[in-house]
Amino acid sequence: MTVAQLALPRPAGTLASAIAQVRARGLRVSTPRRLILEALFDADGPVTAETLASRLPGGGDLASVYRNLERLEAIGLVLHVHLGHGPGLYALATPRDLEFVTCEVCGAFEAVDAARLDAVRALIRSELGYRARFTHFPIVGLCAACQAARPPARRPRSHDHRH
Amino acid sequence: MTVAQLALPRPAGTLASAIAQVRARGLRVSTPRRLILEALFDADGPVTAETLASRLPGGGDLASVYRNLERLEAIGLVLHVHLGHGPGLYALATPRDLEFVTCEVCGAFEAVDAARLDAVRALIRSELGYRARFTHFPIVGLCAACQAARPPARRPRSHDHRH
DNA sequence: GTTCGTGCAAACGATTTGCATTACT
DNA sequence: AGTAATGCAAATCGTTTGCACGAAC
Repeated sequence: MTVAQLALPRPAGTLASAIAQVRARGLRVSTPRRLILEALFDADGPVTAETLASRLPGGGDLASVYRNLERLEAIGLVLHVHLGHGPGLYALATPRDLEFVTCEVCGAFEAVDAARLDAVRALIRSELGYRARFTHFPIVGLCAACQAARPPARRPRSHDHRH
Repeated sequence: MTVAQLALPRPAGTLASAIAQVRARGLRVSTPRRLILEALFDADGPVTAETLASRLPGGGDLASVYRNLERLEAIGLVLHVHLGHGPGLYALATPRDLEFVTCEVCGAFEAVDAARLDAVRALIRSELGYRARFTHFPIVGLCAACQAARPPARRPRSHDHRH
C-alpha cells in the first residue's frame, strides 16, 4: 500500500506565533509542548502521534503527545483526520479550511480547500438533509490511479472490497 | 448521544436462502454460524459484533462472531460500516446497494440507495478525480436536527468540534 | 477421516487514564 | 506557591491471532 504524503498549505504563522498562541490561550509552554510544535512545523504533512513521538529528542512519551495534540487542537493550532482504519493523522492547522479525500485502495490522501467541496456539500444537503464535513473523516473512494488499475466495479452485487 | 436505529431494506431472501448461499459458497453450516445469521435476520438494523454475540444463546464467542462476519461478508451476505469512532456495525447485505450518512453530533445514521448519491459522486469525481464510495465509511456531517440545534458554524476559523 | 470452525486465551494497535513528580508561571 | 503538564504504568476498547478440541462434510 503506497501511502502518498502530501504537503499541506503552510500553517498560520511561525513557530513563534504558535507558541504565543499557546501562551495566550492560557496553556503553559513546556519543553515537550514546544518540541511537539517544532516537530509539527518540521513535518511535511500529517503524521501519526507515534511518528511525532519518535521524532522528539529521546523519543518522547506517547501519552503526553496525545494529550498535547488534544490541547493544541482545542485551541485551533492542530487538526487531525482519520483515514480509513489505522491511526489518526495530525498536522498544524492552516489559515485555509481544509477537507480531505483518501483512496481506500492505495491509502493516498489529499487536502483540499473546503470551498472546493461547497457544491458537493450543497448537493448532499439537498438530497439527504445532512451538512457534510470532510474534515475529521474524509471522503473515501478510489483515486484516479486506482480507478484505472481496477475495473470500474459493476453496480449490481459488488463485494469486491478488501479491507 | 442519541443513536438512531434505522431499519434497513429487507435482505435478499430468507434465512434459508442465506444458509443455502453459505453452503453453495463452500462454507460449512455450523450451529454458531446459523445462529449468527438468525440474529442478523432478527436485528432491526446494523449491530456491533459485541451486540450480536450477546444475543446468541449462551452469549456467543466474540472472536468467532468476528470471524463469521468476515466470512459472511466475503460471500456477500453481510456488510459493515464504520460510523465515526466506535465499533463497526454489521448487517445483512440487501439487494439494493446502500451507502451511509451519519451525524457526528448525535450519532444518528441512515442508509440510502447508492443511486441517490450518483450526482454527488459525479461532482466529487469531476472536482477531485476520486470515485467516492460511502459504503464502508459514510458521509459524516450534521443531521437536520443537529444543524438546527447548533449555530451553523461560521466558516473562517472554526474549532467548534468536540470529538 | 479430513478439513473447517469453534472457543478460549492471549496478543494487538490506538488511545486514554491514574498518579506521583516536575516545572512553568 | 500553586497548578498545569509530564512520564511511566496500567487500563481501555475494538479486533485479531494461535492453538487444541470438536463437529460438518
